[in-house]
Amino acid sequence: MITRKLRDFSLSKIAGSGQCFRMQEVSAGVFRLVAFGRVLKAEEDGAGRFLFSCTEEEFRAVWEDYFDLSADYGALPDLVPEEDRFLRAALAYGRGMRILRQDPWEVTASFIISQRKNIPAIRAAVEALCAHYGEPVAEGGTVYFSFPSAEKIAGLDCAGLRSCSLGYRDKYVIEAARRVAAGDIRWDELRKADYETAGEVLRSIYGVGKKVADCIQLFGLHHTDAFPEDTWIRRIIESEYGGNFPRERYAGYLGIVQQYMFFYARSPEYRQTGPLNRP
DNA sequence: TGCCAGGCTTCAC
DNA sequence: GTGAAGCATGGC
Repeated sequence: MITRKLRDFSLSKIAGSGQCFRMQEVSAGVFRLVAFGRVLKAEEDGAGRFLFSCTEEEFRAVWEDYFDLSADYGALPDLVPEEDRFLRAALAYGRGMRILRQDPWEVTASFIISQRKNIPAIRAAVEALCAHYGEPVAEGGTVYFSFPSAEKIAGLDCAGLRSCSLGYRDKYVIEAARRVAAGDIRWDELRKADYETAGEVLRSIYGVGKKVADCIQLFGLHHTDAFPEDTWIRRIIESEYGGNFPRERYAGYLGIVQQYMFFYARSPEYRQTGPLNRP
């Protein structure tokens, strides 16, 4: 167990932001996540200090990067003009939310599964997939399961995934796994590639369109100019920006801004107040 | 019970 | 190139 004092870091907002599906609140203020074949428990002590169930060495090697701790999120609000009341409110509401640097294969499979599902259903499907085909990871007397490797999924057929509630997406996940396992999709190269090039490769995967490709770029490759447009974002752009969001203003941070928009749009607070930019 | 969900592929036109 | 239909399943 280690302790860290962190700024602009909120476990509950990260867990609830819809970018990852295996981080959950297991008891009041205590969060557990499984990533990279490891289990991490984390909690805040109420004074801006956080407890993590790992060694200093593991935290530096794995979780500092995962939580994107080297980035400064505090300056984001300075980019937003005063008249954009929606985005200012969104950044204030989501303060502490960060863009995770997740395993790109896990992001790919998870967001293929996400299409036309709500977040609780996505979580359930992803957990079922892990329980069936992940590797056991023992932690504190409990066994958890890693996210299954692409190689493992590549060897399955649709019948093998039937109990995971993937629906018609089962064939997409298998096909994506086969492309990855075959070395046809190379994450190290995509990470270095520019947004357009990486997007083209990702959209060549059966079952990956513009939106899922943008999610992979943002959450798996940390290409922060990717701007996933789902039903929520489209609705917000329509209601708050008259159908025209000023993307150019946020070059380099578009995806981060998008994630705050998404998080705030879904919040009970916003749903109560309604549109802020247009009367 | 009916509608909707972090969309995509396929097939007309 | 554009637009509509069809898609499996679960949450609310």
